[in-house]
Amino acid sequence: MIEAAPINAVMRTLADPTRRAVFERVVKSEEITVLELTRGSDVTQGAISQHLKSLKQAGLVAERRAGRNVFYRAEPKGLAPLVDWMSHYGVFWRRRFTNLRSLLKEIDP
Amino acid sequence: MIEAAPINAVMRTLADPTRRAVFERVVKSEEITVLELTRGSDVTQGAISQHLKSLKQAGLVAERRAGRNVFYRAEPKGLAPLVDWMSHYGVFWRRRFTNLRSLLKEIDP
DNA sequence: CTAATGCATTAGCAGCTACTAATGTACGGC
DNA sequence: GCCGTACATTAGTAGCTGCTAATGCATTAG
Repeated sequence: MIEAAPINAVMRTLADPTRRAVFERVVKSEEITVLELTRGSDVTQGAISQHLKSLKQAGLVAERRAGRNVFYRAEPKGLAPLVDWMSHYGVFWRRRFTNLRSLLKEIDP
Repeated sequence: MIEAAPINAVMRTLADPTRRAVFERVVKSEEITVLELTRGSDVTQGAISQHLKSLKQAGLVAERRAGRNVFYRAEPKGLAPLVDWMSHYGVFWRRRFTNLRSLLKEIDP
């Protein structure tokens, strides 16, 4: 049985469209500040900070403080629970190979 | 840009733990009725039907009516939006290969 | 036929959630 | 020192959501 807690957090965090959009922008940028994220979004800076807090608690982003600025970056391991879940319940993927992770280990050992 | 509608539906549908548990049971069973799903769950049969409706609308399950019984099965293509999304925003995956789908086509052309 | 089963649907509601606006906090420029 | 900036946090709220209980609707059993 797969551990429920991380996949719960990741799924729940990425379910909200605007929060997922924040995550996508963090991913596409190597590092990005809250101000930059706020510009180009239709919600308040406070809302952005709240979403970043959720993303951080879910292990999807990490922060680096530099003076007044806080730079956010994507946490590579954050989506691992999602990959694990898909390797178990991915149906149509599971029929092609039993475990997606083992395949990736072959590619990148 | 990735199409937002399907990934929104899939993410939102799988975000709820009990609904995701229903989906997982459907996946593990080749076909399963609502009554079987209700047994082994801590919610009402009505709630199960509501979750199945959501899953169906998200393209994650399909139904087959047989008399009074309705058998549900997993829809293989249902998780495709999730795979597409991960191939775009999967960070750590994207660094290993630009597109997960193209890799899979090589494995299963 | 009537009764029972399997499932879908509805109304109503408690609980959550994403938002704004305001405030707090800490740092940098002057 | 002071003010402005960057971000976090809070209180309050409107809207959504997942649940139960009840009911509706077919279908089968008797």
